[in-house]
Amino acid sequence: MTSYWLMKSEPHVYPWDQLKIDGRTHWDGVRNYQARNIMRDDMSIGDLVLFYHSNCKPPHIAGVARVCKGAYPDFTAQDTESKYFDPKASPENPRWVMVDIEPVYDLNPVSLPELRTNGALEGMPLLRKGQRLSVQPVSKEHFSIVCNMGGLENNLL
DNA sequence: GCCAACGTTGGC
DNA sequence: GCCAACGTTGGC
Repeated sequence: MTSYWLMKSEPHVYPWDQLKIDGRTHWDGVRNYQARNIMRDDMSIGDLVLFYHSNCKPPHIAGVARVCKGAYPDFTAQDTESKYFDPKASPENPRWVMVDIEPVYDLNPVSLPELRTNGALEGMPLLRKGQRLSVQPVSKEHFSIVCNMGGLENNLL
């Protein structure tokens, strides 16, 4: 059973184009329990992800990715050189996890204002005021609508 | 750069 | 376990 998600990245940190260059990447640096729990408990290989560019003008959905490896310890938490280092993480208790994702489809960028003006997306967590969760669930219906807005045919999903 | 909305920390 | 202080996110 495929589930659908949205993951945020700041384009100056790790843009969609870099994911395409890399072919796949480990989603390190998540330091929020709610987001961690989603990755750890709810994400499965094959799940599809809207790749969202935050902190840019305008914020937008850039593409569709797929989970290609389930949750495993985020090693950057135990790397003292990493900006994601967490002194409370240890081999016995890694504390944080990551998943691997790979790019699947390019989308024509779908901006946040566009998303907001599409009534069919009412209730989408991303559009809630004050939300800042970097890994969020997306309903299959909303996922499909966003893909269509980005120029992707329904039957590709 | 501002600031609202969170999440985390730590004293009590 | 409460909650004030503080730090972060991220749209605007």
